[in-house]
Amino acid sequence: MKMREEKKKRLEAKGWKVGSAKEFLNLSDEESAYIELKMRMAEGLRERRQQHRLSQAELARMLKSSQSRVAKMETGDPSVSLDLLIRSLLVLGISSRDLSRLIATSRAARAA
Amino acid sequence: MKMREEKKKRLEAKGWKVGSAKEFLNLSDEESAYIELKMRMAEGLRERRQQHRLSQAELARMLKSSQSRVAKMETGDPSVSLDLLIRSLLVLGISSRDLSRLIATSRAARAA
DNA sequence: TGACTGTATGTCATATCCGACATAGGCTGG
DNA sequence: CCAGCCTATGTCGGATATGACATACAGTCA
Repeated sequence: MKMREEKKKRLEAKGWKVGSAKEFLNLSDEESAYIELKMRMAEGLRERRQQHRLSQAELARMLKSSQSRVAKMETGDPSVSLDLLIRSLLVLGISSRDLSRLIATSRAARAA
Repeated sequence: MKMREEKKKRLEAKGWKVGSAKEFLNLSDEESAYIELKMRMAEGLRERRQQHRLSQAELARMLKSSQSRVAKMETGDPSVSLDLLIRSLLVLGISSRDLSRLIATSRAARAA
């Protein structure tokens, strides 16, 4: 079944340490960059939602989406696109400046 | 037909002057931010392709896509997602740094 | 304990996006 | 002129993402 594969990749992605992408996985440069980017957006979305003191269900209403999809967004589920993540961040009022910062910033730096 | 609407919105988007989005169109903040973002990526993609001296057809081969889709990407056609634009930029080897710059930078600044 | 709240995960029908193809128009060098 | 590129636009069948729903699980409060 397809789910297995996707889940595996996602979970592996979550466990990454900075810069370790290519070493552990058989991903191409673009693919690993894409996944890292997505994970950053996912984390950024959760942080922003929490700053706004919203539950996933509340944010879902704002997005005209559902709680389950918000959960998937924040966990970096393979079924969600960068497109949706970015649109969601925009609905939460992120500025171009903050969005670009989110993209540029390494996971390590943001965790600190 | 649907094409009319999409085309109209896209063409209007193309004609924007900096900061004039909301004034001319009946778009929400998120929607206009999304479209502007997409147009920046579209322009960025074309610039990068040209810097690499590639035709749309050549780039399409690299992306395992088609010339027509590349053309649509670069013209900001509504049928292309931010997702595809970003993946394409990644294939062209854009760094997180440059990607974030692309997102942060205003159209006016980039034109200069 | 059990009601309640918030989050995660799986599934599905449908909406949207994608690659591919056809075709048109522009431009350049014969 | 026209042959050979390059880019733009429309269409379509198939692929993928989406919202919605069901359900599970953890934590909290009384």
